[in-house]
Amino acid sequence: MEFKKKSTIYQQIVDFVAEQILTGVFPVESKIASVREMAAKMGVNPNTIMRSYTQMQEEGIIYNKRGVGFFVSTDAPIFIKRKLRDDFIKDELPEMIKKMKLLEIDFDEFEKMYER
Amino acid sequence: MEFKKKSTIYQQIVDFVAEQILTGVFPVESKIASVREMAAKMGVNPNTIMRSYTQMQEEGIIYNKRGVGFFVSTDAPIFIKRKLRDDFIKDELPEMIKKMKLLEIDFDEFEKMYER
Amino acid sequence: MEFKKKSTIYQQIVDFVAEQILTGVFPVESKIASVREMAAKMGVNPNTIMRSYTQMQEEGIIYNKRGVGFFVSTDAPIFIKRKLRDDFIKDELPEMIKKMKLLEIDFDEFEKMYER
Amino acid sequence: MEFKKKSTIYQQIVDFVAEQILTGVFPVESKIASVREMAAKMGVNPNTIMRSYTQMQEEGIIYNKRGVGFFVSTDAPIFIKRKLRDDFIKDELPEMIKKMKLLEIDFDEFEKMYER
DNA sequence: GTGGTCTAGACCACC
DNA sequence: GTGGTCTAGACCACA
Repeated sequence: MEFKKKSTIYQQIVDFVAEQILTGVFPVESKIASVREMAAKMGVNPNTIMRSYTQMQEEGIIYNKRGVGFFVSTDAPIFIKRKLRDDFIKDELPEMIKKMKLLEIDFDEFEKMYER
Repeated sequence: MEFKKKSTIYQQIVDFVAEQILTGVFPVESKIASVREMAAKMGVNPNTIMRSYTQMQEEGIIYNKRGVGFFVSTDAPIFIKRKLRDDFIKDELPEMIKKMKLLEIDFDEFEKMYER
Repeated sequence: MEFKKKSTIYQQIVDFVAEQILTGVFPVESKIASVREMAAKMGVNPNTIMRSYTQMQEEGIIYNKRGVGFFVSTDAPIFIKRKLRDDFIKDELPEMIKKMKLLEIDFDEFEKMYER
Repeated sequence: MEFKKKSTIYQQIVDFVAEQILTGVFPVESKIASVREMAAKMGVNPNTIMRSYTQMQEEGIIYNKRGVGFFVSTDAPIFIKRKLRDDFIKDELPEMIKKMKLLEIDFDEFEKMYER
C-alpha cells in the first residue's frame, strides 16, 4: 500500500480499515487480520498496526478476544459514520463555506442543488 | 515550473496565469510574457504556450496587439472569478452534496454554519 | 485536395466538411473520417485535421465518442446555416452596401428585385 | 501585371484603366499611354490593347485624336459609374439576393443596415 | 484502433 | 521582434 505524506501512516491505516468495514469487505463481527499479518501486508512495522488497532478499539470500532484476535464491532458502521460526519463538519465544511463566500455563491443556489 | 499529471500542461498554465492576474502579479492592461519567453520560463514548447494563450483569449481574459504581444483584459478578473465559480458549482458542489447526504448531514446544520 | 492561400488550411477544411454536411454527403449522426484518415485523404498533417475537428466540436457541429470517432451532430445543419448567415451579415453585406452607395443604387431599386 | 483566368485579358485591361480613371490616376482630358507603350507595360500583344481601347472608345470613356493618341473623355467617370452600376445590378445583385433568401436573411434586417 | 497532448523546428505576415 | 500556422513524429489513455 502507498501512503501519503500529509497524514501519519497509522492514521491512514485506520481510515483504510474503516472504509473496508463500511463497504462490507470486513463484515460486522468478522475477524480482521492479525497485527503481524496486517503489518506484512501493509509493509509496515507491527507496532504501527498495533497503534491503529488500539485507537480503533478505543473508538469502539473493533474489539479484542484474548488469544484470538480483533473483531469488527456490531456498531462499527455507526461509529465510523459518526466520526466521518464529525470530521467533515469540523474540517471540510468550514473550508468549503469559506470558498463559497469568496466566489459569492448564493445560499439559495446551494439550497436548490441540495433539494434536487 | 513543475507540472502535475492530473491535468494537461497547457491547462495548468492557464490556471497559473489566471491566478497571477487575480492576485495582481499580472496587473490589468499590462503585457504578459511573449509566447517564446513564457515557453523558456516554463520549460515547455512554444506551441503549448500558444494553446494556453489562445484559450485565454477566447475566454476574454487576455487580448492581442498585432506584433506587440498579449495583454491582460480590463475585465479579466471578472471573467476568471466567474469561471472559477461555474467550475465549483459544476464539479465540487455536487460531490460535496453527495457526501453530505451519505453522512446524513442535515441541511439546517449547514445553514447555521453558513450564516455564521 | 488543393488549398487556397487566402485562408488557413484548417479553416478551409472546416468549410469543406460543413459543406459536405449541408449537402447531405455526410449525413446527420454518421461517423466522419478519423483524424488520421482525413489527414491522409487531404494530404495534410493530422494536427491540422485535429484543429479543424476541435473547432467544429466547439461550434456544436460534430461530437466525439471516446475511442470511436467524430460524428455529425443532429443540429449540425442548423448551426452551419446560422454561422454562414452571421458571417454574411458581418462581412459581405456591409461591403455590398458600401458598393451600392458608391454606385448610387437606390434602396427602392433593391427592394423591387428582392420582392420578385 | 497578373491576369486572372476567369475573364479575358482585354476585358481586365478595360477594367484596370477604368479604375485608374475613377481614382484620378488618369485625369479627365489627359492623354493615356499609347497602344505600344501600354502593351510593353502590360506585357501583352499591342492588338490586345487596341481591342481594349476600341471598346472603351465605343463606350465613350476615351476618345482619339488622329496621330496624337487616346484621351480620357470629360464624361468618362459618369460612363464608368453607369456601367459598373448596370453590371452590378445585372450580375452581383441577383446572386446576392439569391444568397440572402437561401440564408433566410430578412429584408428588414437589410434595410436597417442600409440606413445606418 | 480512436482522440488528445506535447515536442522540435520551420516559415509566414505584420509592425 | 510579435503572433499564427503547419509539419513530422512521438507518447498516452481509453475502449
